[in-house]
Amino acid sequence: MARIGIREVAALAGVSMGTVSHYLNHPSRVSAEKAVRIQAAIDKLGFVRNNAGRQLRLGRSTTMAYIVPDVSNPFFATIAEGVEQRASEAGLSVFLANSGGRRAREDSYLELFQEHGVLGILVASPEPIEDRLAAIQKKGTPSVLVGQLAASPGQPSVSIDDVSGGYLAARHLIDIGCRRLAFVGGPLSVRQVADRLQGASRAVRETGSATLEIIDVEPRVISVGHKVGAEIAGRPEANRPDGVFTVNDMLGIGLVQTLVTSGVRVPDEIAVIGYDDIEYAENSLVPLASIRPPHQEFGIAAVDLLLVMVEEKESDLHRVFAPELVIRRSAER
Amino acid sequence: MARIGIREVAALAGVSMGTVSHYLNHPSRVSAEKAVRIQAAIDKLGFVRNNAGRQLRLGRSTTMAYIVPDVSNPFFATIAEGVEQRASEAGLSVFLANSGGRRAREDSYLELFQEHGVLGILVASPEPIEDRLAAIQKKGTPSVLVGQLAASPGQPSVSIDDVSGGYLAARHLIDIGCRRLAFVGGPLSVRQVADRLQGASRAVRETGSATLEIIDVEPRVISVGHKVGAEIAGRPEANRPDGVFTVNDMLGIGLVQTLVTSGVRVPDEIAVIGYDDIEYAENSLVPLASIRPPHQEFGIAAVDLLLVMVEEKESDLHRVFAPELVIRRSAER
DNA sequence: CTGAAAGCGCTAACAC
DNA sequence: GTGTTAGCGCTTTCAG
Repeated sequence: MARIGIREVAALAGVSMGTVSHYLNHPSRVSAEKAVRIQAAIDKLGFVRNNAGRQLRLGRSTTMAYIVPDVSNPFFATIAEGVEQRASEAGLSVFLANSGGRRAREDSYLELFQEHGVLGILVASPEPIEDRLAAIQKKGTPSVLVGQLAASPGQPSVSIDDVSGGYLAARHLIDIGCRRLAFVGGPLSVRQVADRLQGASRAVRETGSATLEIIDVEPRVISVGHKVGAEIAGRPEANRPDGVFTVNDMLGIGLVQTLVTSGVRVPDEIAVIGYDDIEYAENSLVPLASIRPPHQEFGIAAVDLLLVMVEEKESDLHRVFAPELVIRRSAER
Repeated sequence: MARIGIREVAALAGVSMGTVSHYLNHPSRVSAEKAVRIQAAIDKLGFVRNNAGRQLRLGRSTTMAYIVPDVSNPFFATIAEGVEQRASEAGLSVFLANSGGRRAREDSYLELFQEHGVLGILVASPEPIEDRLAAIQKKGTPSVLVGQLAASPGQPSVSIDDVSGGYLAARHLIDIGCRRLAFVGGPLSVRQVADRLQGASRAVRETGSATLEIIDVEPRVISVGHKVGAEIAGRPEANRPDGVFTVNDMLGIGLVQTLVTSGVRVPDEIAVIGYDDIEYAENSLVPLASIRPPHQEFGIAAVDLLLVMVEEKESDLHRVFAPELVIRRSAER
């Protein structure tokens, strides 16, 4: 099949290439009669505008990229919703890329998107990445770091105040009467984990009469929650915590399952609260209380920040969101 | 910042544009000495190759697209793994797009990717889409339908044999001694649901002595599983099924949770088997037996089919995969 | 309102 | 091994 271009359309419609282009980009400037003829030719020939030519000529693109470590993680997926919504409002398209958390793949996508001349890149990464983003920035492609507060000057970011999230969780446990708290999750070398613990710790300190036990486990998955649950259920009652804050919902879900099936009453004997408010939290055996980050707004803010950068060339904005406490049966008394 | 092009690099390295291009595309044909000078210039200037120019000149792209209804669905996400792996082996990049199952978004991505001149498009969609793919095909962009067997001639697809999956599930329940089976899930207008039921039905028919009750519910989420569980647990024992096949794992997880907390023993009184083998199945209260589609190979096959189409222009290949039975405690006796 | 023509950045064919 | 050059398809002045 011969590739159909604007030239062929023009020929069939009996107008010049310029007029076809006008019709495509400024329809109002073309007479109704020719517009009809042009559209007919487009349909007849199955013309599709060639973006390479267009972009080459224009020198800019209306596409942005969002690189995530794991698309199937509901956390990133829900942010993506916000990103796409806001982008589409701004007349932009979003290319998603899945880095699998692997640095090499991350780099290759970063390179790819630069070559494609995207307007900008949103990046969520478990890897240290700010150096690379700075380099890319210098070459003309702006980026926004998603999910962690950027440290380098000139690097915008949207993030969540995990200290405050940890505080909220522990504070709530204390408010409903818990005094022997436990924090489940690790490793503390992960910033988010450390921050959540720090917040929880502050709430405990404020209270004075409460204690905080740290159960440092990883990875943060359901099956580890099961193990921790079995361990706690196996203790003499006096040694058990009466309120547990798990650093994410997976751990919380596993923990609650094992506690309940071991005959420990949740929340009466042990109250549990998770973090992230994933879909399964709401639907677990005992609906799991959790800390909810504002996913959608998060994505929206990321796009907005990117647009600001594009307009103003330089910027160093950070948006830090406050998470929200979601009370459910696992932490109600 | 003045845009850096191949021209600037050439000037700084003291060679011609052609040599720089050669260095970029056929490094072996450039003398070592100049190669060094060119690379130095590239680094110094922060040169990034402009894909628009390249693609315009070459007339082809090394990018493909994968459009899914919901990236966060582990089913599609795992397929994406396979897609990316195979694509990268073939020297291709993958752009992911999230249609949200909305037809308008689907169309706009379809259009976008055509304009970008991608090599081809992989599409998973809950919507009828073959007509649109045929139109796109005619305009020069091949596609592979992912997740359902294509009906139109000339439209390749990769799909799962859901009839056989349903058969496997019911057959297993019968094999471990169940005789009063129930199928949970709907609506039957969804092809996958209907196929799974059909397979289950065949297994029951083959047996003669078994019965199959249909509990037609939707949506297929955990909370609906809870409801069904409560309903079943509330029946007089004689009226309860002794083996349940849920059309997906979410329903199965919810069902098992409620049965167990209502005092019904799983699998002794009621065995349960789900479908899809999502991560949570393995880690639910009672590990859930399930039917596992071969996600990874699925993605690999999709890319391979696309590559065949690109080479041979026309094709009408279909790959239908057999799912696999994963036995876990919820269906062991 | 329409047409003619220049040129975006790059690659490959060709000449040296 | 290296340089020169002709477009790839499109948009946008600029003239008419």
